[in-house]
Amino acid sequence: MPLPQIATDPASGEKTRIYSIAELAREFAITPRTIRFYEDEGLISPRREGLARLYSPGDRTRLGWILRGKRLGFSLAEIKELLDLYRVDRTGVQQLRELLRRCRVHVADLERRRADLDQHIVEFRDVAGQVSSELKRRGVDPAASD
Amino acid sequence: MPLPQIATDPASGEKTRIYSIAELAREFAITPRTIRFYEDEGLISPRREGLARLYSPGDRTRLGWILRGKRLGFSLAEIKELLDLYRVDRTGVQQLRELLRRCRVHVADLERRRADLDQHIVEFRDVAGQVSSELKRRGVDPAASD
DNA sequence: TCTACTCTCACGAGGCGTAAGAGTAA
DNA sequence: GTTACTCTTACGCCTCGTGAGAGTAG
Repeated sequence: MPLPQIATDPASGEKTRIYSIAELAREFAITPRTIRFYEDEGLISPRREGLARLYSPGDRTRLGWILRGKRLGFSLAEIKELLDLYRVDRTGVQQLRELLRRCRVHVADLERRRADLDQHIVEFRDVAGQVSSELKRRGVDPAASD
Repeated sequence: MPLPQIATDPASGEKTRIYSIAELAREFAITPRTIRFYEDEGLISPRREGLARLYSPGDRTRLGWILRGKRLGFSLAEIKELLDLYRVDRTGVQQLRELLRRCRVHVADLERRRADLDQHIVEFRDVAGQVSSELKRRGVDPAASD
């Protein structure tokens, strides 16, 4: 074990689970290189102990969030912007309004995507349905996995 | 008008709406270069008249489909594969089974994406809701567009 | 020494942008 | 002859990574 998996937070003094880069890479099925790349791009910034990166549960969640964003087709730059929405300054009314505006824009975008996606699903279910009927018509069981 | 917008199909003899590359580019808000690029990649293959590309309504639909695939985050190679599912050989039982299998795999993938997307939407609606409440608490109308 | 990490180049594929240079139809 | 298209060829750029090689901490 190159790293202890439990560490004491220097700030709060509480015990916290920590993760090594290799551990997160395994869990999310990506390479450590990729995680470092995201760090270079400013998407995640783990604590350091010397050179070693120490990831908190929050970092782990954040990484999962990044990967989900990727699956949804967002660029790393977009993902960075979206993540920043969570920790932008919320003290002033102007900031709050701007944040609200950006959230609404994003939600509208997501809903458009969902409409696209639903349409897409309908079409492929339809193809599958047609093929399935055709197989039945020919006396073949479409449920057969092979 | 550089191209007639109605032409007679040499095969069926029926009149068909045809589109120039610039026309489609405008409609879909992309560049002609992009459309040619898709052609190079084998995603679309318009009729030719000499060198000029003539797009049929079917080509237009296909292009829209490609762009929707892109919005959903599929690579051009994936989109090509998916488009091919529509016109793959359906004569043999083996082909039908393979087609059905691929459709099911794809639909499962799409449903996973939709779960991701729904989760994403919930989160951003939540942020928007919190910000909205905070604005109300401060006596500001969150519905205000500015 | 071995392992697991670190770093910095550098290269590669995907997806176009863009400019060059030339042709054509109204 | 100018405008508004069209075409091909080809280099370039940004994104998102993947190696390679070399150094370092335990």
